[in-house]
Amino acid sequence: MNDTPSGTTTSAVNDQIRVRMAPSPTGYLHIGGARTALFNWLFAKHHNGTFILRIDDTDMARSTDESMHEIYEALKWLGIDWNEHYVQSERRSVYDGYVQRLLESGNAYHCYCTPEELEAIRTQARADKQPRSYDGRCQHLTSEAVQRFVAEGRKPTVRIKMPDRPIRVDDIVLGSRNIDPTTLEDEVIVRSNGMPNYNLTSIIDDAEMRITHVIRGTEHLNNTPKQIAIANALGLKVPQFAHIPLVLDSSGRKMSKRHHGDLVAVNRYREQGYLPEAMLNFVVRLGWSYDDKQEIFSVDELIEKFDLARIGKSGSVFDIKKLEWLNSHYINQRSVPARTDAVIPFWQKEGLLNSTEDRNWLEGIVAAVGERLTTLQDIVPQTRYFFTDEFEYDPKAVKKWWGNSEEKRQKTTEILTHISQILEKIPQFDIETIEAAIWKYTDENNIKRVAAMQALRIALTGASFGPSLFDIVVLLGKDEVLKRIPKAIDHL
RNA sequence: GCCGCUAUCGUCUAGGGGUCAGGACGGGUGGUUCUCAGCCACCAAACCGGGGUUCGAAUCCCCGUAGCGGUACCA
Repeated sequence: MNDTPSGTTTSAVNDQIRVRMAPSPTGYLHIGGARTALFNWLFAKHHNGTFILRIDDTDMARSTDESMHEIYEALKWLGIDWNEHYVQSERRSVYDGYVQRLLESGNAYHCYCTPEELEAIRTQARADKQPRSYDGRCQHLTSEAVQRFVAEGRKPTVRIKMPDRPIRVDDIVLGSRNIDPTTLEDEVIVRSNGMPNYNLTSIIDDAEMRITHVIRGTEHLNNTPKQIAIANALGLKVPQFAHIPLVLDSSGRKMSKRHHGDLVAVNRYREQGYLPEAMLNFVVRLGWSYDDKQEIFSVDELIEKFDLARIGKSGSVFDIKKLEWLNSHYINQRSVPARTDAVIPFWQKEGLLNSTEDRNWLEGIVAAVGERLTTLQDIVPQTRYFFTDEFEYDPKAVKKWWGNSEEKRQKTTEILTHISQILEKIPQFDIETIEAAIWKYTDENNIKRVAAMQALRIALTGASFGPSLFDIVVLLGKDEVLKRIPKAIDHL
């Protein structure tokens, strides 16, 4: 930790920092991917470097164009932009050249084993408690054997020959260590269909693209010595590595598409009304911290303060409660007009808006709702009654505030009737006038303010909670209010 | 099985040989109020275990234990 390589601090070669985010387009962008992208992007921005988006789509069977575009879209939504862009499947010829060199130098060889044979080897190795399964047997194939395999129609894979000497892995986050090469097996670097594999293309591209720092999840830790071995065999420059701890679920397991479905999809959070700045702020604090004082960081502050040296070593649990807190913080930080803009699509999606609504009225609703939104989507249940009088009267609220006895219901009817009359005759339908009139009524008649207000609230909104009732009354308008009160009384 | 990584409140974390082990989220209590939310105040809540080193260890070392990751012709 103390001899952390340079690059985490400001130095003269800053403008040469080059990092990349290398997703495989096999699904949506997930939380962990977003964080990897963010860390790389922040690191680049902090050092005035270059952030590269590289699509690692060598697994043609699983990669899709659709996924690729979803990833672009999600990154853009987060505000993460890239300076350069590459797609590995378009770079086949580059890799082919390197494979040739590896084959010619004897650092790689063809393997004719079938999947079934490999499976058997694996099972046996495990039973024998061996550290690795494949034993390099195809290195020593006789030419007759090769001819026989070829005649059988077997298509070989290419395997990298692992070195004999320990491989040193330096990691900015985790520190340095030496890996015993006898625990490493001769990895397949080219599939039998001719398509190169991740461990090969990744390290080649890192070198070709002059990547200085590879910032990625610790699930790649075990790949690192393999990639270094390949780079060494090719004489390629090896970037510095920074393996960041995993994002875990509440039971401590790695968050993955496989096990968590769209719970890990960035897009899901977008659809549910989370703000990109909240997502960014949330995700950056999963593994990174600045000090013991600050939780809220603007993007500019993040760029200024981000430092690989302050990334922790242990995994972090994804806590939706904290995301919610950040989200409401950022929602509340937006002005009412901005919040209104953000919330309109959610009203539209619910079919609550028919485009005849007055902008000022909508902003009035948003202002009345105030700081009650955790997500933008919350606007729907919280404001539905403004757009329609077809809502349920919450049974629990009714029982508590309208009364559970004939006598109490009678009293409620009376109060609502009085209020209706007061509102009908009110000289000015504004908050101050209405408030004064209603307080006058309750206080003079010895009626509890809360009782009158809650009775009215349920009559107008169906619920026992919500924004200030006077705001609601004014926003609803006199006609609507005078319509809803009798309707509520009928229901009593 | 094998290889590797990690270990401070429930969660995110600060700290790092001598601190009342700090903050934040969440939780709880009280106050404000027409409700809810908010806001304010307060409360509970942690150094995985065992050995060393040391006057002193949560902090350094060793050993355990546990958890996690990887173990593919995925990335």
